[in-house]
Amino acid sequence: MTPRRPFQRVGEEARRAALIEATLDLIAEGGPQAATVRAIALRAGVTPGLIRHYFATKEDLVAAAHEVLMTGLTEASAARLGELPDDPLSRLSEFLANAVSPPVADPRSVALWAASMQLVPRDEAMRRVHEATYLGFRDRLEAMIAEALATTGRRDEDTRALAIAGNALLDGLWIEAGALPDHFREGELKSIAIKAFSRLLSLDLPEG
Amino acid sequence: MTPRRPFQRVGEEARRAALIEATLDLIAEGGPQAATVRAIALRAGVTPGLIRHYFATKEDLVAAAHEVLMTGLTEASAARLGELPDDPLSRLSEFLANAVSPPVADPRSVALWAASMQLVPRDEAMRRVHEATYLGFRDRLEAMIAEALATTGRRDEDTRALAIAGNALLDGLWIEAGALPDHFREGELKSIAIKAFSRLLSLDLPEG
DNA sequence: TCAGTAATTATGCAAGCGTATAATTAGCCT
DNA sequence: AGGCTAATTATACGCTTGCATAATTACTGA
Repeated sequence: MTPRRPFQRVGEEARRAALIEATLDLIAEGGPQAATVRAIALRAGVTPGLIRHYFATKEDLVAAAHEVLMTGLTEASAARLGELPDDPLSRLSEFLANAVSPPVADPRSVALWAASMQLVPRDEAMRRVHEATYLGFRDRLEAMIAEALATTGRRDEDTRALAIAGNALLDGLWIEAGALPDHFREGELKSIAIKAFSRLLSLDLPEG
Repeated sequence: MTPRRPFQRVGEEARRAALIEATLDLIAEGGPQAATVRAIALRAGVTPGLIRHYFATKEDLVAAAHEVLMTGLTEASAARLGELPDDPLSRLSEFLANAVSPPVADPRSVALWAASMQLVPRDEAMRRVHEATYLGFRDRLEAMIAEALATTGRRDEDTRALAIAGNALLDGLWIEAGALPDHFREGELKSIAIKAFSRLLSLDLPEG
């Protein structure tokens, strides 16, 4: 008679969070196929059966994890908005630097993003989250671009097109930073992003 | 005694190609988890055991499929290179338009790419293919950029940085074209790409 | 034409998967 | 203090997976 494993009762909220965190960790490290119920339970310090108690199905757990991830990412890039300088040019410049540097741009985030991208075409809920976060980020960028242009009195530019292009530029740099981190010198992507935006907007953005 | 399934011997080359094509189809439709050996064999019109005859492991098959996909993508954007005008500006312009339009930019390709991106950080063979194709594309772009700049005698620019930024821009547009195809008007991305490059390079690229 | 051989099918296995369900126990309420 | 209940563990089932191996058969070439 081996004794039954002792356990602690933790609040529902904390348990769900722990399970979600374990799920994200595993997906980031080993891809979706690494996030088995047994592995998740092990990582979260519980037994597999408990997952069923909080999530009707594993799919539910993964969906919940995806939502936490995405809102976390957008909040992370919004969080520092308050700390940015008031001057629109410096503000934009630091925003760009942020977007292509850790912790925003790191292999874990990119891996998680790639994993979720796969689900976007096939899962309606996922697509809505993707759409919302993509547009949210782009709109914020567009606003900053408009302010930056306004410093030199240019108010008639096609800021939508500039935001789409700028957003794409950041996305591409962000992905490569995560996928091939060793291909770029320290700070190289930061500098490239700022220089590219300077030319894209015909502005002289300051480099940190 | 049910009779054994009749079969035809097909050349090794054709079989491998069929298996790879089936693999890509399945991944594109249902993600990597849909590409089981049994499903692949079924789609390719053979029995599962045959896969082992051509690929030591399923991982090998997936890696081979990834390589076919990526070289196919770069070749698709290079294919029309021969038909492109000689004038470096028009040439670059049409190259850009190609990269963000079908068949290069379409949901299937983007879905496949996203699936493979997941494996890149964890699989040495995948990373090598990704690296090679990424650098191959970027180098081609860098060469075209250099030629375009040379038309106005500008030979001292940092073409490496411009190619990295330009490549990122194209990647980002390509991804969004595939992920959210309904968010952009017909030809909008094409126009955005050309305008953005014009400003990035301080050149006047012609729009088709 | 027919024997040899490599390509292909058929069968089976061990491991891991998600999930269902029953047994236990920690912590709260009175 | 001591029962109630929900949180947690334990066990087991049915499926699917990748892979190994044996049996067959279509083609080749002498």
